[in-house]
Amino acid sequence: MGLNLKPLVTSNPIKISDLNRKVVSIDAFNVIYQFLATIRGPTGELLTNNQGDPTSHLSGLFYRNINLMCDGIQLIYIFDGRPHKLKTGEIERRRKAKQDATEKYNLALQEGRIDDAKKFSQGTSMLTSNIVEESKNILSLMGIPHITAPSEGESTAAYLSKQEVAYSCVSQDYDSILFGAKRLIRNLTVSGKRKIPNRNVYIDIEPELIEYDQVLKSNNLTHEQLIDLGILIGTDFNPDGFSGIGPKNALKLIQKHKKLEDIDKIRDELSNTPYQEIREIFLNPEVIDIGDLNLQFKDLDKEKTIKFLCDEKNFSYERVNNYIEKLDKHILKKSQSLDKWF
DNA sequence: CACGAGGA
DNA sequence: TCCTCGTGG
Repeated sequence: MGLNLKPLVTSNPIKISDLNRKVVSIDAFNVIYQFLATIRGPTGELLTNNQGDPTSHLSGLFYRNINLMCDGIQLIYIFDGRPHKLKTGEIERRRKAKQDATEKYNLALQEGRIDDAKKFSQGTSMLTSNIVEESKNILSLMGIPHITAPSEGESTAAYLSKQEVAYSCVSQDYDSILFGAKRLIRNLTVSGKRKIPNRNVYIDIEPELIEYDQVLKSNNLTHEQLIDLGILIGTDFNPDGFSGIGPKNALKLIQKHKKLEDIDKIRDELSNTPYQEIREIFLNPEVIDIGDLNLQFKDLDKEKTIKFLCDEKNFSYERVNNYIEKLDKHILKKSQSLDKWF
């Protein structure tokens, strides 16, 4: 899994309304995976159109984006580009986990264990190129800008936040903090509903803000030390981390020894870890050139959105139309309240 | 995950 | 108006 910084960060609860008129850069693969994992039918099957093509990602993106836009939040989606070569181990690990989940899912389905089927289905999602292209398409139709990063999406998202093109990153993972993002928002949903992994139970979770400065200050670390700490716990580029070292332990070690090279008890493991290269990935990642950026927040194209979702993907016309009209009303209200100032 | 109908 | 629950595609 991703880097587990949770025990070391202070999370500040925020309200959706705090983000009014702010730009946030969303880790596209992260949210699309969530939608594919959770937006499923009774036996764990993906929602599809009548051709059998998956539509769960489109449902999630359409409804959530409109909700967030109604709250005045400006969205930019960041897609992953080519993964770094050190990520191949992690990619292989995920592929195996997916295969394993798929086998368990099929078996549960075969044996009629519906709850198990639904549970295992969550881990089977494949982000196909079709799903990626369709996701980019619905974003364009909704007037939401998207960027395909040269490498990791998280690093480009972090860069936008560092350069204050965006107020904050949005992701469930903590990697963007290691990439130097000024802020990270987790649990950015409107309904506040989130599934507990492995259980068919939902609890209320509110959005939370994590601040880079606060993470460094509260743990008394520099950026370089935070990266070393991440490497100890395990990043996408060394997913296993170091044996017997979790977040708390890693923090103690870094606070005491300041850097990886000075921790005696990991010397052997360290010699088998490309830690200098991993440091470089986080400190000097390959990112987009801000000058090349063309971020235009446009109006939703009502006709084309309905054509795509309803005609091509068999969404309910009534629901889609209602939602677009809801967005129209919010935009109208906003421009009226703005008029009062002038 | 999120909608929306229906009951409290 | 809030919450639960079945359904969406």
